[in-house]
Amino acid sequence: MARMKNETKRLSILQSSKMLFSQRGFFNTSISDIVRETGLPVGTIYTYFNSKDEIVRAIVEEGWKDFYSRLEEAVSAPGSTESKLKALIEQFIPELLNDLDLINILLAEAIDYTRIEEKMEKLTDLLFSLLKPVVKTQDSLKGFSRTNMETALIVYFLGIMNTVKIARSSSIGIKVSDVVNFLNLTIENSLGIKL
Amino acid sequence: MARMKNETKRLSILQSSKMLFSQRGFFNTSISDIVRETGLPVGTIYTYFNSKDEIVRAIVEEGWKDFYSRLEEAVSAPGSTESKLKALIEQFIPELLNDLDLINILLAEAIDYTRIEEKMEKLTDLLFSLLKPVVKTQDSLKGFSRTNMETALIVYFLGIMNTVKIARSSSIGIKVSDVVNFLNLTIENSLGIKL
Amino acid sequence: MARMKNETKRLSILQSSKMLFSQRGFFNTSISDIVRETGLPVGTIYTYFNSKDEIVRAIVEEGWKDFYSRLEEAVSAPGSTESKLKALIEQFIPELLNDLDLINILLAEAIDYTRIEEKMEKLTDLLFSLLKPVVKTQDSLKGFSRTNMETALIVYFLGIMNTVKIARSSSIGIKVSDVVNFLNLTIENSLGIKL
Amino acid sequence: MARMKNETKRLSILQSSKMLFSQRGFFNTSISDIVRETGLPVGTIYTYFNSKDEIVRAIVEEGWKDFYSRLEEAVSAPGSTESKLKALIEQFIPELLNDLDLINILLAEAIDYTRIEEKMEKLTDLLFSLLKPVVKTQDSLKGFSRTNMETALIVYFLGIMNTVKIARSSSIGIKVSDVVNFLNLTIENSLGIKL
DNA sequence: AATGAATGAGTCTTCATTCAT
DNA sequence: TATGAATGAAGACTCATTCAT
Repeated sequence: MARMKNETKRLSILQSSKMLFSQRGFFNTSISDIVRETGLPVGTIYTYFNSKDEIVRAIVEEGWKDFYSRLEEAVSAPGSTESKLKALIEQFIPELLNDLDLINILLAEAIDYTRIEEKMEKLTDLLFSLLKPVVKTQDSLKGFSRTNMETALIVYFLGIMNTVKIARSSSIGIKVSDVVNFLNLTIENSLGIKL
Repeated sequence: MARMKNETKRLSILQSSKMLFSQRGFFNTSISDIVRETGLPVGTIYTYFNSKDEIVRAIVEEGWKDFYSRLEEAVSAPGSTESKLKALIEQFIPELLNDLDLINILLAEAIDYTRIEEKMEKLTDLLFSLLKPVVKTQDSLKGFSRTNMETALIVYFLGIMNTVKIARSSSIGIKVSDVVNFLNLTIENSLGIKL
Repeated sequence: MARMKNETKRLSILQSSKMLFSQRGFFNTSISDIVRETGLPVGTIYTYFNSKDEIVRAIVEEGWKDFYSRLEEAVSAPGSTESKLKALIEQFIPELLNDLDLINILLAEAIDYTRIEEKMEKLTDLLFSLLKPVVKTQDSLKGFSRTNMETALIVYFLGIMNTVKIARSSSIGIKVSDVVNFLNLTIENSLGIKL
Repeated sequence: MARMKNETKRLSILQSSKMLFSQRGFFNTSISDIVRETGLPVGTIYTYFNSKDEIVRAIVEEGWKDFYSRLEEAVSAPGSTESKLKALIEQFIPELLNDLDLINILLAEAIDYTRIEEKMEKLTDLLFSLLKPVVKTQDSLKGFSRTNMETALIVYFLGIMNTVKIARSSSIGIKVSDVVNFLNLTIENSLGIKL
């Protein structure tokens, strides 16, 4: 079988599983659900992944890497902090928040497999490095220690992800744009900048 | 005549299950784990609860009610908004955040059983009614619509709960007090009050 | 508790169980179904009957005895064979066939508890004694041995009971009256008498 | 590639289950009884059948189809009514009546799974079509309406099956040959033919 | 005597993974 | 390499009966 074909199957498994895990949850999705959804034979699933766990892990790691590495690149690239924050708010965050399936999986049950703490830790470091210069010059953040900043970043990140997650299945009329909006205002207010 | 249902047993089941669900997750906890932990026979578990689901639901509903109803009472009681906010920050939030088992379950997998959206919705309404008067008089919140406010409340609440949740199993050195601190500063800054 | 009251409870258990066993079957009816239906506490069920088995047995034995003993009396009473056959066809059989619940239980699953063979055996003997005189004088029954007669009686009896039983849940438009009619014609033809 | 489903195993399950269901009844036979009897692992039972119900259904449907389709063919084939009746009495009926396990299951408890009404209905139609020509020319059947005929057919069929069923566990000395004999005489007498 | 909570062996079924083909 | 039948421990839950009160 050609390499191409294999990659297609692998992605098919990943894509179907992502949808299933997101909608029904990891534990309520059986391998045979994935078999049914992909149309692939069980054995084939196991030639691409060694276990069910490995499938979630791949979904999460690859999904997150996709988001994170581009963000990292953007942050490291030359340019003003403000333009980078603008990109964060207007491009990266909305993109992440619209990948509801990824968020669902990231925040859900099989937390053992998602290693979300690690991800938050790295993300916090990255954003902190971006914000540090601005924070120093900001009166309203005088009382903010490094720990405060880190806490804030994690709270905001987990908060917005969790908000769009629960917004889906509720009558709360909150949309991704509302969340982005809120974030925008918050950053402008607290950092005293205009994005 | 005949033995009476024993509240102690019911609470024992609830308590053991809460610990197990929190530590291993709902789906990784079997009824026989609960049997082992409580020392009660299977049949007895089922004379107090009709299903495994019902056990989580009871944990969540009773735990949340315990928190929410006291908060509601405090908010409805006579007193200044500031003193109420102070109580929220210094008493209710810490108390909730320290009930890590409840938070773990509330935010976890079996989201179908926890109805967290409903809870957030009611909580948001309650806090909004508390903040409305202050918000109006606050310059820095001029741009904030009702939707912004609601979004903010949900983001903060889910954010802080999720933060303490992941803090447990990570090297992130964030403690409940850090989270409370952050919240304190945030409220003081954005509402322009001193708690 | 007065004797009267006790008997009422016993009958209530018998009656509810008969309906349940007939409709859902013995194995698909639980003691707690009977508890629900009667409104009596479990313990009470067990003060009247030692086991679930004993309840079916009582239903069957008492129901059958009620039918059989009156039939026996009618057969033993003075009178012509023809008038007795007439009573059998017009009174006893219809009465039995209309007790659909009894028939359902009698012919169903828990056959170990119903001892239907014994009942058929006794019934056959009784009817044979009634028919013997007529049979002898009947040309068309020349070829009929005693075994033939007994076989016939059992086939007819089980056949008519089973027919009304299945007629209930089918589109076959057979009614009790059709069955009685058939029996009437059959007897008239084969015994050469007019009922 | 990969092992192929093994018809032998499927038949083994069917055969063991048939024996067990017949002897102990459907509800008194557990899947682990079938496991024990077949020597197959539980999981394997479930790769061939989706549920215990499906096993009975397969036994009944396949057993009945085997009987019915051959009977239907014989009836449809060219030939005299008399020769067909002869075949019915001498070949088909004895064959059916000797399959005591099938009869036991067919008439027993799990009537929901056996759909015996449907089977009787189709069988009646088939035999009625066979008998119609004869019936018309028969004086002794003058009084017989179509409903009478149908009733008769069902009563006889259910009667003979039930008779051999109960004969097994009783001291009634009735054998299959007696039942066939009775049927023979009955048909000869009522239809005025010699088989 | 009356009650209904207590019991635990037993029920059917599932499912991730393996391995013969 | 690709396949899908095979596996069996483990899952949630039931229920007739008992016995403490």
